[in-house]
Amino acid sequence: MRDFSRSLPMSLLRAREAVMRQFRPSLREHGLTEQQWRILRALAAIEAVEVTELARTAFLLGPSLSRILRDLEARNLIERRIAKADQRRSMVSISKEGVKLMASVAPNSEAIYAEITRRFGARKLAELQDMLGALEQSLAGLGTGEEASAEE
Amino acid sequence: MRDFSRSLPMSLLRAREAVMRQFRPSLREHGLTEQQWRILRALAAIEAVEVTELARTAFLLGPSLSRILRDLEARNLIERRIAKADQRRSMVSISKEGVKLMASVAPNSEAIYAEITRRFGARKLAELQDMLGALEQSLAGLGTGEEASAEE
DNA sequence: AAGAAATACTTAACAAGTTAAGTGAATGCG
DNA sequence: CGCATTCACTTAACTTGTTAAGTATTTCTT
Repeated sequence: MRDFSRSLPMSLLRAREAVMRQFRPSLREHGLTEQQWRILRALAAIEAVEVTELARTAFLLGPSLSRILRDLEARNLIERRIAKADQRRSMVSISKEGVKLMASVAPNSEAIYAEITRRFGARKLAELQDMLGALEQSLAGLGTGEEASAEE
Repeated sequence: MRDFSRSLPMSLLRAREAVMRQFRPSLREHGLTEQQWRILRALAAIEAVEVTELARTAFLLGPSLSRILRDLEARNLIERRIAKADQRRSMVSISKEGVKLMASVAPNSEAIYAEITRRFGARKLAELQDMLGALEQSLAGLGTGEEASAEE
C-alpha cells in the first residue's frame, strides 16, 4: 500500500492546515472561529440568504450551521427573520455589529492572504486553484449512482 | 474583499471534501473514521512508534490522538506498551486484529483511489501534489517569529 | 544530590463534523 | 378537500479539532 503520508487526502489536509494556521490566531483574537468567519464573509456579500443556501456557500453541513447561527445570533452578529411566503424558510443577514466586527478583522486577514500569495507566487496560486477546481469537477457525481463508464 | 468562495482555504477545503467523500462510506461500513484509518495505516508501515511521532505522521493533534488511541486500544486494534528506557513514552503498534481489519478495508480503499487517479489523471495528480507540497514549504516557518524579509 | 525546567503525554472544555432522527410547514395527488 | 410526501430546518449523539491546563517522568543546572 502506498505511503499514506503521500496520499492525496493527506497532501490536501497538510496544505490546508499550513494555510489556515496563518489565519487562526488573528481570528481568535476577535473571538471568531474559522467557520464563523466564513459565515460572516458569505453574508457580507449579500442582502439576505436562506439557511440552506448559506450552507452551500459557506460549505457547512446543516447541523453545524444551525448551531453556529444560533450562537452568532446570540452575539448579535447576525439577524434572522422568517420568510413570509414560506414559514419554513428563514432569511439570514449580517447585523450592523457583524459588519463592524468584519471591518476590524478584514485588514489583518487581507494582509495574511497577501503574504501567502507573495510567498507562494500569484501565478502558482492561480494555477493551484485551477487544479483544485478541476479535481472537484472530475469527482463530481462519483458515488451518486451516475458514474457509469460510458454505456448509458 | 475577494469573493471568499474563491479563496485558497475554500478551494482546499472543497477539494479535500470531494476526495474524502469517496472514502467515508466504505470506512464507515467497517466502523472506522477517517482519522482512525489514518492511524492504522501509519502503524501498519512500522514496527512501533511513540505517540508523539505518530501524531506527526498521522497529522493529528495530541489530544485527538490520545482519545482515538484509547478507543482503538479498547477495540483491540492497537497495542501499547511503556518504553522501558523512558517511562513517559509509550510505544504504539497495530494488533493482529488491526492488521486483519486493514486487510478487509484496503482493497476497496485502493480501488477508490485508483478511480480518483483515473478520473483526474495520474500526471495531473502528481503535479497537484507537488504544488501542494510547495505551498506547504513556502509557508513553513511563517508566523513562528522567523519570517524575516531578508535582513537576518 | 536537589530543585528547576523541559518532555511526553492526558484531561478538560468548548466548537465543529457527521449521520440519523425529529418538527413543522408547504406540496402533490387522489 | 384530505392525506401522504417532500422540504427546510433543528436536535441529538457521537467523534474530532483546538487551546489550555494537568500529571508524571526525565534532564538540566549548580
